Amino acid sequence: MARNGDLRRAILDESRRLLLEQGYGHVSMRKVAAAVGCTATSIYLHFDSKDALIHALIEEGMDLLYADLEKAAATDGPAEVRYEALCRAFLDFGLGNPEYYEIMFQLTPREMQRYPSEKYRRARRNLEFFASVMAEARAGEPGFDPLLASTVLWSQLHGALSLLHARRVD
Amino acid sequence: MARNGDLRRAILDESRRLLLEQGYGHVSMRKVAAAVGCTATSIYLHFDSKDALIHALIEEGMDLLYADLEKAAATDGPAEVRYEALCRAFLDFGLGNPEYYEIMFQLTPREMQRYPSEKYRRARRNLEFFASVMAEARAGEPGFDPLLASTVLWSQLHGALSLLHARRVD
DNA sequence: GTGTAAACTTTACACTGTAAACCTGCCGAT
DNA sequence: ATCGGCAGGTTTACAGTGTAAAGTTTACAC
Repeated sequence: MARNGDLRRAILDESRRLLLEQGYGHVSMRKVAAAVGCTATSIYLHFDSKDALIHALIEEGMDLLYADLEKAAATDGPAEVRYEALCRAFLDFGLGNPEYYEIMFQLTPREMQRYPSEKYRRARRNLEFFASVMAEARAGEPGFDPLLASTVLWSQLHGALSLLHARRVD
Repeated sequence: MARNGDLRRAILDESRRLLLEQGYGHVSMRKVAAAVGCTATSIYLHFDSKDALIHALIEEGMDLLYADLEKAAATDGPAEVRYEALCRAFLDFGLGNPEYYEIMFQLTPREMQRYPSEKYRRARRNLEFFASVMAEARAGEPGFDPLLASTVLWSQLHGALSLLHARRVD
């Protein structure tokens, strides 16, 4: 079918639409293909596997999250305030985009090949951004390790989001 | 096939074995049936659906966790020590039984019908146990809400486990 | 014009959960 | 003794999944 332009782009857009509207479980090669006007196997010309397709969506999500975090930290004011805004932004992202959040942080390697390490850059950028703002907010504390601290904080925030999503807590 | 005794029990045992050895994604009705010596559809005589089967496994997991927590808290010593042992036991359970942990706390209602609320008793028992030990350890702090505090703690622990399982952190 | 490479389709395989219909042996009532 | 019904099982079938393999079309280079 003549996809005047980028079929790859169209596949990505449709996959994202399906993901956001119906959730990860409803993103199927055949559904995406039907909506985009090609056959399921054509998708394999542009993505190695379904996992690779999802990985691409994950990267989009990471960028989206990064944009949110940047905006939140851009408000001026004392570092503590910006730091709190950052946390709030992360939580808001998770609550507002549960489907994105799920594929970004929740899918285990058992359900999907491990998010390839060379693509971690985009994911780590978010963590490092956290760390940089924390470092500013809590500078001077002796023996303070920003990357460690932000990992701990991240765990905390993620834990809350994860339990909320899984409806294990209210 | 003459299952001299409880086919239901055999199905559960085999499902658990498959879960623990191969992970959630490999628990299929046909595999369970084959290993147990019946047909896939026979399972439906004992469980309403695959979800119901998994729910039963979740309950087993909750009981297992509860036993671990109880044992950890049974060591005598100051409340703070027992409280720490409790956290460690929870983490150990999560790290040692990732597959159990996954179905117990990670499966979202999108992948599986919501864990039915009448079965929450077993899950909540674990949380309440946490709360009771915490209450002891931090009695006297003004305005201290054990259930809230243990929920927060639980989020923290769960966050770390979840990120470890998903290999998003090291 | 011929060769070649890319994009796409057709077909097929081995799975998945589960609904519907059927069979079979047992138990209690007539 | 025979019938009814029922619990526990099987067979068959349907609609869906990811994806491998082979065939087809299109476009561009020499």
